[in-house]
Amino acid sequence: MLEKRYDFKTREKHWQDYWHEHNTYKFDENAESKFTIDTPPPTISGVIHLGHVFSYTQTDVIARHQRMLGKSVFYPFGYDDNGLPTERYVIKEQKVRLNETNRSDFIKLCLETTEKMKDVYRDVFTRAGHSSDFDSAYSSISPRTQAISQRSFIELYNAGEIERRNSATLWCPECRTAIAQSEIETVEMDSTMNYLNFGILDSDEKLQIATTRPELLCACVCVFVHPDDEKRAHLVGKKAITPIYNVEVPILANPDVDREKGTGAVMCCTFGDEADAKWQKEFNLPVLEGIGHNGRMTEIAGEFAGQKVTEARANIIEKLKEIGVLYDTKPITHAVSPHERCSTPIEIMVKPQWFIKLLEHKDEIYKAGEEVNWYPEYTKKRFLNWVEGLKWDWCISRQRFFGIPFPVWYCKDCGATILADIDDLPVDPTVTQPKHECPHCYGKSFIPETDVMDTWATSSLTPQICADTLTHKGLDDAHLPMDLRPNAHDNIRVWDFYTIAKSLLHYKKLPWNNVMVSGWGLSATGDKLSKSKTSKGELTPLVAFEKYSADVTRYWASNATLGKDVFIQEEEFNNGSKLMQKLWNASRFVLSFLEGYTPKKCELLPMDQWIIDTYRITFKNFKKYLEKFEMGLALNELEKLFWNFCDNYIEIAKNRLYKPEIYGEKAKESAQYASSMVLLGMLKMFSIYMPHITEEIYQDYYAKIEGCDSIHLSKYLDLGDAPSVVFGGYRVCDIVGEVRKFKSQNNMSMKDEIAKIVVKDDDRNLDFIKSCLDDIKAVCNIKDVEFIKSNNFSVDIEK
RNA sequence: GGGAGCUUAGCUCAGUUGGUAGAGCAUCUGCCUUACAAGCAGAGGGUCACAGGUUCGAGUCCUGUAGCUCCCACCA
Repeated sequence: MLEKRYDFKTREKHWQDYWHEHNTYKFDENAESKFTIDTPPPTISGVIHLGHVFSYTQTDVIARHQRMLGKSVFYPFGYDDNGLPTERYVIKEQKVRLNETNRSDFIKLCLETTEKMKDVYRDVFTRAGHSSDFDSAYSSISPRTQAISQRSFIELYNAGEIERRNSATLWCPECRTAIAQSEIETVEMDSTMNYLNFGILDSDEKLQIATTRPELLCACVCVFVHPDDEKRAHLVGKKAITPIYNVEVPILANPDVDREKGTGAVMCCTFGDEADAKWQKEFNLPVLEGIGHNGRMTEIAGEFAGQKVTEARANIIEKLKEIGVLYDTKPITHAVSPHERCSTPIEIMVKPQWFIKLLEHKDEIYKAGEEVNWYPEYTKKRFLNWVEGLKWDWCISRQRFFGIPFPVWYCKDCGATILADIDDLPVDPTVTQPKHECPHCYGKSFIPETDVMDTWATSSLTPQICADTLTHKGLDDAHLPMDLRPNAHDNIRVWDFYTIAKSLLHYKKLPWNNVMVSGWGLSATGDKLSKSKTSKGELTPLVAFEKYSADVTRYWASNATLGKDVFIQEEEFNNGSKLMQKLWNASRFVLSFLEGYTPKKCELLPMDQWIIDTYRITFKNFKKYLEKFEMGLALNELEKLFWNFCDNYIEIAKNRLYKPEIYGEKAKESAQYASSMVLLGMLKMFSIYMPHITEEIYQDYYAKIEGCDSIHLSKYLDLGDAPSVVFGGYRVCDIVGEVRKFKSQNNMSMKDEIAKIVVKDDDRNLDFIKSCLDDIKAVCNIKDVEFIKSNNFSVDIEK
């Protein structure tokens, strides 16, 4: 017998422990039917907020759904504790100054910090009732992961897909490292367009140049004009003289120049932007480093040396004004590209970096993106759009400490690149030396590569890292393609993109067949939830679990439309609380009539057949939506059935359940069968959203009946096809509705008696209605019912 | 400038192949009815952003316009 009230505060914990002890969610590799999920390892360097719970719950619902379909679900878990996000977190939290610590101490501190964070994350997801395998969770910095990642590097290097180049790279002056295209954002910023006069060698003419980056004058290597620019044609081949620095630079013709922009003449600096980098290569221009790796002006900036870029810009504008070179300046807004981690505008720098060749594989990646099933479908275009706009190869080297090292040394004598042996992985080249002498010059001294790899170089291997927890084969294509990659929309162009790229480079296979894209949980004001701090009044996961329960939190999370952001509004949680309470009460009521009863098929009364028919339809729609990962729409379908079950069916059936002496034992049995089966079926469907309360109810009665340890090890209830009496049943509900309306409008109590109703309808419906006469009379407390044949349905009521 | 999404009741949002507009919250009315008064039964409330088009019929398909959001490009 279920208690009067369901105490989620103790029962949720109870069932979480129960599932853990019973290995309820254990994956069986030898199962006939499997479903594999490439779970996103959360970046654990920061606060875990409801946004995490939002999207991870959606994945858990899918995992549970697949289990209820009878599949064994591979639902691994991992922690992304590797790389720059962790470094930044540790520096901030532990107040570390990088120049006051050494590499190994710092790495140790990073490891210690992330170890604590793992427990926090695991606790929240466990308490959210997630069914992933936390016990064999991987870490993206663990030796095992390092070995897989390094092996990927070596294999792609040997395949000619990776090379080290000394070329222009996106550079973050704040983090002092190279970064990749996917790590930059675009932000509108206020700036000024500055119009300067350049001198012309051996001439009094002036050449007008517009620039937003006057601080780069010191790195100006040439001036371009358009080849068809008649006004300036005579200048091509001459020398321009830069203001302040008085350096002679060539004036060249370049068809890339847009004559409508600025003054129509461009100064090319190395490097102000990507166009400069392109032109430097095309015209084989010298490279002048005006900005250092630390984001400060270099010696060639003369009096501005040592200043930060923004300072130098302001100062040089003043100076240009002073000397009369700046003849105009206009405020503008333009897009700049800041680094997503620190919001510092990126620069372009030249330094040897490691690149994975992506540009030459653009077509393959595009095709793969087309082959993957994206849910919702429009997210495919977002992926393809990103691939189309790809402009840089993937720079995977980072000038940082806490990351996976490159398994690489350079021969001191001949400079040859020496790779570690695969059997020795993982290696840290700063700690160990190559086993053999240099194969080229037989040198015995080596310089280690001190850069570490981009975190995405590792995260893009999650299908392999996950599979390895089962196969222990390391980098391998076992389980490829997996069934599902779930992630939020911000990761389409990052994690999804890199994973597809790597999978193609290694195996020419898709990493997974389906991608499910969730939205974000946003604060009530519509802001992105911060990972660095919890803002005032923000509902945190633990508070939500305490106040509303995990099941209600899950209900909120899964009641969303795929791919769409939602605001975190506590009112939405109230709806979940009400549903949970209703589910409890309805179950308590139904189960109270099932003591000593074992469900067995029997001849069903029409309204009992009706509720089973509506169940069948709902179940079908429910599965159809979940096939497309639309768990929110599936939930809506289920809720409609549930409320119909409560408002109409139970009200009708209760009389027969209470009073077999009036309506007969058979009428009771029929109601027992239908109510027990439909409730069971609904509990199973609800179980993927609200695993705790459904387990509690299931264990009270159904576990014994089905001989099953947990509702989560059972399968959905299939009550067959061919619904027959759906319409008639709803017509009976209409009649009941009319009577309720009548009582309501006449200020009557629902139990008050009605003397007589007259039902008009066609023959077919009247036949069905007549067959439910006892139910109708009982639920409405009507003494007499009269039937009149008519083409139009109506109900007349007499007090 | 390119791509995508959104615009439906006061609020938050559903509306699968085109067929008389839906839910929750809020508002109003009634009801202690043997699961549930943080409940139940009802009611009111929408020219489905706008303008065209296809169709017997369009919230749903097509074209265009406007506003909001996201991604990308634009840094001369």
